[in-house]
Amino acid sequence: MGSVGFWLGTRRMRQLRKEELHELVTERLQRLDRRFTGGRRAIVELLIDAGHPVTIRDIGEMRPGLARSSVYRNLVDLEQAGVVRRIAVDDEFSRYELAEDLTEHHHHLLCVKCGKVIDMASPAPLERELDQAVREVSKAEGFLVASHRVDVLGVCASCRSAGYG
Amino acid sequence: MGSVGFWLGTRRMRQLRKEELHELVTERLQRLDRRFTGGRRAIVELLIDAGHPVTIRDIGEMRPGLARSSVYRNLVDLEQAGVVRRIAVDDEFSRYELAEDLTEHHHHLLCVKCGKVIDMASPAPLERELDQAVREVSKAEGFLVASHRVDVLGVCASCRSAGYG
DNA sequence: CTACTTGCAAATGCTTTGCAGGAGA
DNA sequence: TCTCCTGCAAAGCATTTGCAAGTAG
Repeated sequence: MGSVGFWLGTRRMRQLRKEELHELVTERLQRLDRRFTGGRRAIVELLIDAGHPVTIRDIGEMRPGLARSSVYRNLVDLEQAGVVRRIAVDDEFSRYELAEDLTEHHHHLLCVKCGKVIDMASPAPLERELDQAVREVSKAEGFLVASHRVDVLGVCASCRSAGYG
Repeated sequence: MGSVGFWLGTRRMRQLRKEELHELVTERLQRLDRRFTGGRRAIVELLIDAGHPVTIRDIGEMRPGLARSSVYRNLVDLEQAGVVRRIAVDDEFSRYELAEDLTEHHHHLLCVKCGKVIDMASPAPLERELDQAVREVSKAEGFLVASHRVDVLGVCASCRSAGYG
């Protein structure tokens, strides 16, 4: 709801009803001879509900029924199927979120104190600049560009009020 | 050397002679009651010479004399002293580079096939957009912005000629 | 029925730590 | 000489894998 082009916090789901999403996920998994089982469904639902990147630990706590090893294996499969995306935050554990084409292109605010990750939309002017810059690079370097990401590092509101920064 | 604002590959050192750099590093370590020992010197020199982010493995191979554990410990100290910076690349190991205030503000091209990281300067218009966007965010969220980073994901020239995408 | 899945436990591999001897100032 | 540093080996810990039983289609 940023006034000038940004919106923050829980990301809105692209106009996909849950049934459509499930159909889509099922299809993507089937391409790899994988099934949309209960465990995988639980993970996808959790990611939808969370609306922001979550850690394996988060998943374990919110879905105690699932074995850790299955969560790991499922995330690998879901990532290969293009359903989820793994993101790296410095010195933290891996975090996962739904793939961008199931939600919307966005970037992240990273709290360097507590590790929280907040979603953030990207203003069109910024994206235009990025695309142009990226185009130049691909030409100059022979680098085939697939995507980009922007992370803003800082201290989140709750850590600030807790005495930091 | 990019023709339109980007330059690629080995980053140029800010106008700091090696002596100055050593002085600076020594001073920053001293603030933490740490010494600029041979092992730490070796790591810093290696990072200067590399001119791009390196992994712990790289360091181990290029400086076989240093014990792994010392490399880890030294990198922690050097990072705390603000001499090096740790960067996260998806599913890869940690990589380290010299802190930006010892070099120049820049971003990264990440090869998703081989994990290579290529330094890339950022055009002024892009930085302006980023700064503006970032300013909005900080206001809207109560998020205290410290810095930002941009990663471009894709396939590097050598992986492309090796048969990928 | 035939593959894919799961849970459990063991293994893997990067990273961290304890400790005793070595080195910087 | 008082700390900090280093190497070695052992410990930690997130992640991966082997295997036998469960389950989707």
